Amino acid sequence: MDLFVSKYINKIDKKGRVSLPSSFRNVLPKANRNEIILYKSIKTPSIEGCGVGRLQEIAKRINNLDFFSEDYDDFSTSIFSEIITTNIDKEGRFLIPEELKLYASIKTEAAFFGQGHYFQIWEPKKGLKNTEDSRRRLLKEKKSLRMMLTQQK
Amino acid sequence: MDLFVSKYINKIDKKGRVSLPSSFRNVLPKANRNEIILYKSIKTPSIEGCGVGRLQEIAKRINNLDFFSEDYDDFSTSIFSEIITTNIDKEGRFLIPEELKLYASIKTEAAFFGQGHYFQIWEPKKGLKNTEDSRRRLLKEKKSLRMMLTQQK
DNA sequence: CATATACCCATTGACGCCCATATAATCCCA
DNA sequence: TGGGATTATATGGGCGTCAATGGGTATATG
Repeated sequence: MDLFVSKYINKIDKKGRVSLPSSFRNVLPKANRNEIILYKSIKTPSIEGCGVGRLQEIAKRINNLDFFSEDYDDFSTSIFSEIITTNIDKEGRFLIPEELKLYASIKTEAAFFGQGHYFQIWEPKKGLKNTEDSRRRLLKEKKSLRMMLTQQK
Repeated sequence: MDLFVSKYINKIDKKGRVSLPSSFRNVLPKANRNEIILYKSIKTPSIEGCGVGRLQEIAKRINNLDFFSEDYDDFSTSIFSEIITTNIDKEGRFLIPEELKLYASIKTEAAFFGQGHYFQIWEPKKGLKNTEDSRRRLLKEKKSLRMMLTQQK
């Protein structure tokens, strides 16, 4: 499996270390299995993460923008300076930078949610609530979608 | 990782020395790991820096501008004539020239912002505000930033 | 000779590496 | 197929190493 799936709740120890779920570690390419990137989620109070390979793609994409344009600087600043690389130790653990923990209100436990090509890290309660909310939104939309489809003009 | 990412705030000591963040040092080619170039950012009150190898890339970018445009001369002059090379000592520290410190209002602390193939040095408060402003500008076109981060291939 | 810069050494705290344990998952063979 | 044995995962803690920082001294450069 080469996708981040399922959810896990792991403890953060005194040193601030937390285990990246084993199944997530296996998604990382064997070459760079000991490093991940983390950044603030744009839409939610959570942290998003993935392997460093994605960083190369992002760099390439930004590099293709007009070097002297304002967008170039904005993207470059918002993405590169906000991304944090962190190392995974021999036991599969890593450190969540203080700034990111604050952003996500994470203290003693971290909830990992697979999102396919990336994953999210939440404060457990917030994460579970977010899952419920998402599901509720989906059901609501589905319902209205069905109405739209069956409704007679 | 061969890109400048993340941000760091380091102190400038009495002698004017400041540590180049360790992760930035590792981006520099092993051959010229003890030398960087610095120049005034064109669009912001900050200093930009990178390894000496990047000079070639900058030259190429400028060459791609219309040779007869005003921009060509302006960029060419403002960048090349202002470039300063600086040595990094055994402990990974270097001196920021007085003129550049003035330009960026840097006094006792320097904030390093990764920008991919180069980095910026800011007076901490100004730098953080700049990051916020950049993000705010981009969020108006919310989709683009999100796409940049999560898009596949 | 005076100032600036490079080199050397020291300190502190953070982080990586190593070892250890408990629980859970898997295996393997009778 | 049952049940002990092996392996893997999550977690805890000791300790050495490295990064950031401070300061003394030699050296250079005008």
